[in-house]
Amino acid sequence: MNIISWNVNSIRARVENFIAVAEQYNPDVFLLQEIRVEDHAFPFDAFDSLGYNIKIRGQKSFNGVAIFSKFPIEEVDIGVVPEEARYLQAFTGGIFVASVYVPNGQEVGVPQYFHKLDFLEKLRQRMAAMQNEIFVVGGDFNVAPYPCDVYIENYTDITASPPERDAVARIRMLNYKDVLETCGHTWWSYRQRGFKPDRGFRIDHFYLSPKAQEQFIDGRVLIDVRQQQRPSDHAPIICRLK
DNA sequence: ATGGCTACGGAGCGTAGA
Repeated sequence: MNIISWNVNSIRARVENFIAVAEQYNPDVFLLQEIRVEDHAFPFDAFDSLGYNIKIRGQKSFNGVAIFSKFPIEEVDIGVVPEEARYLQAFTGGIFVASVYVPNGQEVGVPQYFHKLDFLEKLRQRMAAMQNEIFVVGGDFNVAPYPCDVYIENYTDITASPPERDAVARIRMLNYKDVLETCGHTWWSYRQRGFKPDRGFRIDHFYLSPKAQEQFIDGRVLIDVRQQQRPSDHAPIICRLK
């Protein structure tokens, strides 16, 4: 079972990029974030030839999450904060998966920042309720948990502030494992005059419940995808399970 | 450099991203 999580930054702008990744890596499951489209305008037809079942939770302009799976997608749940399209959970291929897009929070101290912390706490509660299942949570957490996850020395601003890091530490304390620790950055700003591998953040994560950890083989960042034509600012991350 | 770039909505340029 191979799972890719990817913040595509608009699925309509990334159709060609997505198909290229699907054909190269052929994962069983995709967890997508920032599809940035309402359900009625999702380009389902573009993906017909890839053979995925697709469930989406869209929203106008911003946010939006999706699950693609070669297995039936059951028990779909938009949980956590249902008024925003930032969470989609389902049972597929014998395991539970969730695609998560945590709010970015804009800057430390503003209302959006406290909303982000509140979202992370609600997410933690959901993950606590699910912790005895085989559960793989993948997504854009918009938090860089450790100093090595940010290219700027001693950076503790948005994504790396102590309350944000504490919020993901509480998720780890449930015995979920952040399986791509030390695997390198996953996001690089567009505003860098081109992609620079050393100027990124590791903000896209896979968290595995204890039973999912028993099936874990390996994972990595698909860094080459960040060098596509017209790329997303995030690279996909891949997780292989037995 | 309080910016740098990209996408959306909607037809300007404001907003969001992190």
